[in-house]
Amino acid sequence: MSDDETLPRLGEIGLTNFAPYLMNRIMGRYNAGFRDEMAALGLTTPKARVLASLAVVDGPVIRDLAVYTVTEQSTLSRALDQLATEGLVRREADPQDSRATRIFITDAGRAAFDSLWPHMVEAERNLFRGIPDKDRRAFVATLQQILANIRKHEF
Amino acid sequence: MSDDETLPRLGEIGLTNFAPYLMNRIMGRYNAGFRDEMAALGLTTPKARVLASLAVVDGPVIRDLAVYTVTEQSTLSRALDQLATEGLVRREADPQDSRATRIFITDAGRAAFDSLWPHMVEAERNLFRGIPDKDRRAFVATLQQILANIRKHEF
DNA sequence: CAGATTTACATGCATTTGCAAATATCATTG
DNA sequence: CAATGATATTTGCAAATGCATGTAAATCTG
Repeated sequence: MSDDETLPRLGEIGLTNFAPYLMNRIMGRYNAGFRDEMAALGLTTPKARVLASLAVVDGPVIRDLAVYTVTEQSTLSRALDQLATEGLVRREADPQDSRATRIFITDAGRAAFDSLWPHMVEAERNLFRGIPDKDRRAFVATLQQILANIRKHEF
Repeated sequence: MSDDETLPRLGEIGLTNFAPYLMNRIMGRYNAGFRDEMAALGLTTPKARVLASLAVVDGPVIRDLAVYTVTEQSTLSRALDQLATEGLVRREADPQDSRATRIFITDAGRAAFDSLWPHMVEAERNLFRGIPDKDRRAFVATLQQILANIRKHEF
């Protein structure tokens, strides 16, 4: 932010060459579609994200789950209330640290995720329709680098 | 979704290879940082997005602006109320269609955007820190293809 | 060209969100 | 080892969000 005179102007770049804009636009639509499909399954976005995350790492501490699910702690806390009430996840006190709570997916929760996952795969395929596999892999590799650049947590 | 037996399982892919997850995670953090900086300038995310969009296309109809800014119509309507009150944008009735309202940025609005833009550029540079220019360009090209795949509007 | 549809935008209202504070537990330090 | 500070989670509350609806103007249709 020192040499302002070399800053490109937005008008020159154009919104459609500004990566964050494109990504917001893409994810805005992706998430909107996702949300509608989830609603049909009785899930909200945060709840669906919890199930998806638990399908990969079961039993995380809530704070970590908040990172995985890209959800505010307070929002997550309430989503977990609902999921627990519905019997899709289970809260369990951490034996090492009694401040912490670990979240486990239940069989019902896993079943719910199984009905949700095909929608996610389908939506992802739609994103990359017509894009060569090679390009897709390069794209994901760059995404991983970007995430590494900005992540503040250790995973 | 016909040949379900070929569906990869999320556990196998891993969340960190699932592009939508990575993009949500990246934009979640990007937007959070952006939001904090904007708050310091007295702007919310939707308001900042309006100013950024108007810096590129001035005088759009509100419905189009909603697409550009990736914002719900009702949310946008209220953001415009605030921006207009603050004198950063101006609503103007469309002469052709008196249902429509066109939005124009004011000098004060342009000044506000000018103080905001360096933050956006800086944040974008942070994303791509250490990533070769060639890769960055390929990445943006793929983003554009993805957007083309999912966009329902004509721009 | 009257009546029925569609489109543009604003707004009422219920829900969701997120910040900040509260609570409880752990860690550190003098 | 008491005291201070950090960490994990929940919750109160005000603000933001989004759906559904309202109003007004344009478009379509028979």
